[in-house]
Amino acid sequence: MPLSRARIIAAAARVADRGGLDSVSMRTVAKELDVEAMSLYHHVTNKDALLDGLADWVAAQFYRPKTDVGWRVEMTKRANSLRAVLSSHPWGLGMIESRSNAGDALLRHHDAVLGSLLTVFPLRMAAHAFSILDAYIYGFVLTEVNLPFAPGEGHENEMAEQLVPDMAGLPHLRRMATELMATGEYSFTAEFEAGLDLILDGLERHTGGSRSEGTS
Amino acid sequence: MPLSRARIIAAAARVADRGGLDSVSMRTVAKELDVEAMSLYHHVTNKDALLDGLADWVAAQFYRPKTDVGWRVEMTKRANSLRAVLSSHPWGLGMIESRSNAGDALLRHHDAVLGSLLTVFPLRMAAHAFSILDAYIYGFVLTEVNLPFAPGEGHENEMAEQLVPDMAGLPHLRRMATELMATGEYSFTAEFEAGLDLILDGLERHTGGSRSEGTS
DNA sequence: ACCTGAACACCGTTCAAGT
DNA sequence: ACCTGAACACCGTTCAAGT
Repeated sequence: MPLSRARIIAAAARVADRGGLDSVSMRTVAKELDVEAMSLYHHVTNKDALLDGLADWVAAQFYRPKTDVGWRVEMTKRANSLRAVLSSHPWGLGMIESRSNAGDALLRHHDAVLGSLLTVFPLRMAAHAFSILDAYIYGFVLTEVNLPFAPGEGHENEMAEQLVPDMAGLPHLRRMATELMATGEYSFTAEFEAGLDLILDGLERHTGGSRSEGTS
Repeated sequence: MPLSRARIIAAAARVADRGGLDSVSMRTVAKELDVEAMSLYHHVTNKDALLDGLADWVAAQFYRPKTDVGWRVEMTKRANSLRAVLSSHPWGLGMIESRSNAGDALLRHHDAVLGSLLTVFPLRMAAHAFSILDAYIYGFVLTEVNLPFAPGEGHENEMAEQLVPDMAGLPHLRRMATELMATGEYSFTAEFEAGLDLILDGLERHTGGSRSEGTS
C-alpha cells in the first residue's frame, strides 16, 4: 500500500492516542508506517500541515446537527458527540484550537450548528447561542481531558482521596472533596448535562416557545 | 543579582509573551538572563518544573472573590479578571490546563471561588455553579486567545472579510460574517458578558433570591 | 555552592543522491 | 515520481570539570 496523506494522518492519530501529542514527530509517525521520516514530506508539506490534517481528522467525527429536527435535541446530541470524540482523543481539543486557520471539517460542523440554531433564533441570538454553547463544551472538555485520571469510570472518589491530604488552608475545596466527591455523589457526566441544560433552558426563554423538547 | 527560581520563571514568562510557548526552551530562558542553560538546573529541577512555575505565575494573578460581597458581582469580577490575564498571556490557559497537578495559586483561587458561591448555594449547587462558570470562562478564552488576530480592537470586521471568500457551501457562517460581524455589530466583550449573564441568571434562580445585584 | 562546557539522544527540515 | 541518507541547527538533560 503506497504512502498517502490520509494514511500519514491516520498513523499520526494512532501515535498521539498511544503516547500523547508530544510523542508525534516526523520520525515516530514514519516509524509507525515502516518508512523513513523524509518520505512523509512527499505527501505533507511539513509538520504543521500534518497537524492541520490531524485537527481536521478529529473535527470530521463531530456530529453535525440537522435542520429538520428540534434544535434542543440536536444541540444535546452535538454536545455529547464533542465530549465523546475529544475524550477518546485527548489531544484533539488542543489540536483544533491551536490551529490558526480552521479546517474544512470544523467549518462545516460550525455551519451545521448555526443552521440548526437559525431554525428558531434570529441571527444575533443564534450567534449568542453558538458562542455560549461552544465555550461551555470546549471548556468542560478541556478540564476533563486534562484530569490526572480517566473520568466516567467511578474514579471520582479516588481523586478526592488523593487530593484531600494537600488541602490544608483550602476549606471549601476540602469540603467539596469529602462531602461530595468521596461519597460517590459526584459524576462528571451528570455535571456536564446539568450545565448544558441550564444553558439550553436560558436560551429557550428567547425562542418564545414552550419547553417541549426537554431531554431529562 | 543572583539567579533564583522566581527570576527564572519571570524570564520564561517574558520569553513566552514575546515568542509564544514554543519559544520557551532552557537555552532561550538562560539567554534572557545572560547565563548558560545548565545554570538553570540549580534552581529548577527540570523544564517541567519550570512550566509548573509558569502556570502558578499566571494563576497568582487571578482575582480571588471575597465572601463579604455579593456573589454575582464577585463572579463577574473574577470572570473578567481571568479573561484579562489570559488575554495578555495567551500561553497561560494551555499552561494551566496541561499541568497534571494544580499549583498552589490555582488551588487557592478555586477555593476562594467556591467560598463565595457557598455564601448563597448549598454544596451541590455550588459545585454545579463552579463547574459551569469555569467551563464557560475557560472555553470562551480558549477560542478567543487562539484567534488569528487580536480581538477587542475592532478587528471583527476585518476577520469577517478575510473569511468570507472561503465560505462557498457554508451559507450560515457566511450570513453571520456578512450580516453581523462585517457590520461592526459584533463584539467579543459583549458576547462574553451576554453568555456570562445568561449563566448567572440561570444560577440565580436557584438561590431563591431576587435579581438585586445585576451588572448590566 | 553555584556556574559551565562538552557530550548524548533527540527534534524539524534541506539537499543531493539513489531507484 | 517516490523514497532515502547524511547533514545542519536546534532540543532536554547528564556528567565531569571548573571557581
